[in-house]
Amino acid sequence: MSVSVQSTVARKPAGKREVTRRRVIDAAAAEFAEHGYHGGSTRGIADRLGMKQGSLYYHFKSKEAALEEVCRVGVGEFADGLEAILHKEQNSTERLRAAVANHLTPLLDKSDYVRVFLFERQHLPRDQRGEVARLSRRYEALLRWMFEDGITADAFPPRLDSGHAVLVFIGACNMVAATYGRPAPEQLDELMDGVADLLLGGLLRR
Amino acid sequence: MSVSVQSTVARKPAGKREVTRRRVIDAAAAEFAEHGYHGGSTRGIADRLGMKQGSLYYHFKSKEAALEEVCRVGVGEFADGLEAILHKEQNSTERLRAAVANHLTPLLDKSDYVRVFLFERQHLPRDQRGEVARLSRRYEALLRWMFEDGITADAFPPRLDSGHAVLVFIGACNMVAATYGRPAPEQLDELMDGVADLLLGGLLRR
DNA sequence: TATTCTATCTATCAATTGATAGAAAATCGG
DNA sequence: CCGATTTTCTATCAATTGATAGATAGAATA
Repeated sequence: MSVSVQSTVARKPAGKREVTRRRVIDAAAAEFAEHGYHGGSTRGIADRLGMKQGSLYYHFKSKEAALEEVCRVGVGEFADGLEAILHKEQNSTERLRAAVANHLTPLLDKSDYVRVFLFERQHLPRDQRGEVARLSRRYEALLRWMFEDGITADAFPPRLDSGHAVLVFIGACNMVAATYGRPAPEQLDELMDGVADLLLGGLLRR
Repeated sequence: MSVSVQSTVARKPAGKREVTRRRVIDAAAAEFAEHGYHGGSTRGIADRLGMKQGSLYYHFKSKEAALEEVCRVGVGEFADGLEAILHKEQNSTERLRAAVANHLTPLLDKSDYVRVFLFERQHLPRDQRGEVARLSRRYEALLRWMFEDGITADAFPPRLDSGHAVLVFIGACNMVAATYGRPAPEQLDELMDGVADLLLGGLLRR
């Protein structure tokens, strides 16, 4: 996290507006990740910034708008990364390994955002869920396509149900997110390999 | 749900105290499942019962106590059922199938309880999380034992990491819970088979 | 019937919440 | 240094919240 902030500052010393806004959203992500959306308060967010509660409303227009933005960043990681992988990598096995890595990597420096997206997005009002829902549907569609292509390519069995596969894939990855808050990098590598191996090979001895 | 209430009433016409208390906790489970713990209100619970908000406190001493009880019921299903399975069934494959069924079946008639346990237990204060945490640790320990015994029995590969297996198992099952609120029985059967097949056989063609 | 117990209601409380408006301060361009 | 713009602070608001206390009605008991 410190790295990305540092580089942003260094790259554009005058983007002060955007930098502060990012700090505010970071704090909102941390607050919501710790206490949930309804459990977290705007005063809690302000405290994390050494700011006064009322000042926040210069940066976002409502608590809900802040949640929306945190969720959007949280889900944004997934779809774009996966699309790139599907274009670059052609081997089904390697694709899946890369997809697991793509899903788990944000835990390193965007843990709060991802967790808020996973657990708090349901509290977005219908009419504000649009963009977030669109992004997560696209992610699921890309995953489904990956599995179906794997069947076509004869890497996965013809009777594989891609819907179930998507479910198990996302569930397994998210359980890692829920269990390990902000894993150490080596631990994360081991987790990625372990989960990918398990998904690919299954439990039964071959 | 109407069935279980009916039978309870018929079986014990005089257990009025317990029946009402169950109705109250049911309403709390529904409220928390829909809005989350912090998002739900005691007035919301009372409305579901056609009761006045203040009257609830005759049945539980605080909102937190209600959450604790909902979570305890929600997790209670899992461990006991799994222990019975491990005693009865000896074949590792059948054990796993039964374990998946055991995890998913409560979704049919205890959906609210299970979902509250899954998503809201984190909002229990440390000092009240005791019993709930104990039950879920026991469940995880039983699962781990199941996988390790499968390795010993030569059904699962020796290099299988039981910790990862527990993670993937729970994650996959919970994703079903999160995705399908209260599935139709046939749909649930298909989901149980699909998830179990996938966990056992993995993605790769054999 | 008189009395005790059970369950609910009424009314109210202090605390916290998200949000707004206007003053004040800080920053920046010239 | 000045004026303008950007950012933060102060003070306040109405609404909602969980919780409590005492009144009340009905059921059980004696």
